[in-house]
Amino acid sequence: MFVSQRRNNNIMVRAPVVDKDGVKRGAWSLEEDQKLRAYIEKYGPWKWREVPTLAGLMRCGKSCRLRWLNYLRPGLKRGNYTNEENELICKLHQKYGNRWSTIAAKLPGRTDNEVKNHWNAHLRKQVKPKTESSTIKHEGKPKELRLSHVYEAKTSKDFAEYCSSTFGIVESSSCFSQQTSSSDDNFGTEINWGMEDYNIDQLQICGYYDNFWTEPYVWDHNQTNAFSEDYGIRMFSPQQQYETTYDHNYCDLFC
DNA sequence: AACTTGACCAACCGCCAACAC
DNA sequence: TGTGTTGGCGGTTGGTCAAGT
Repeated sequence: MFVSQRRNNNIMVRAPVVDKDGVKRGAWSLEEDQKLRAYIEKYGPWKWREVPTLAGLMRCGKSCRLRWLNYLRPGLKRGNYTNEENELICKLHQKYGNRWSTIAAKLPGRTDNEVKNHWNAHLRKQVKPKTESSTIKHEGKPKELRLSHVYEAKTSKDFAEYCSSTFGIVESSSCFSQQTSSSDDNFGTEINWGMEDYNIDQLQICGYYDNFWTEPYVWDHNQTNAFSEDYGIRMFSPQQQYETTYDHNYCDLFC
């Protein structure tokens, strides 16, 4: 499914330079790596601000930290992602968006930077963005709504599949499928979804539902809003009719 | 052979939350 | 409570290589 190999082991980095403050930037030399590694192994990865001075490096602390975390730290894998890793990254990206540190935490030996680079270089182009389906039609409410999806599902499975094909939520969307079995009956009613751009950086999804479920969502103190942490999607009860916040990291699922 | 273009990835930049004082 | 510092994070940049022209 995925083709992902390091083309070579050549170093492609910025040329070392020393800025006006005497701080070195750019590619790390072998000697610098050895100094940093020796220091960390002896004293541990703490007080990054002091590390350059104590380790005898002309680097800023931030640069040392980055070098250690992304390159020198023991246990790191380099390149050659397995199909399992690729599929896991895609799956996690669907779930978490560009939260690379969260994704990398579930991939032993991989750093957030490496996962991010790998996604941008290899995987992003392999995951086709979903487009709006022909079932979209405009709705009267909420009035700000630009688009609204109207769909009648018989079961949660139907609904999950609909969401997968329409919104690109492939993982059968725990937002919907984790409901209690008894709540499946609710899917006989109409579910409306809308999408709206509030500004360039923020996409919002609007949803309302005339027989709103109670689990597994966390209700607010008025029991009018329900929150799904998995997707950063907040859904509102029919009394409030619409409005939901949306993690902007998921924009690329929808745009 | 020379040049251009795109892919790749290490490293940097800027923002922000947590923490210390 | 306000301010400064630090570490963490995600986005972006810049340099090199390989392939194409």
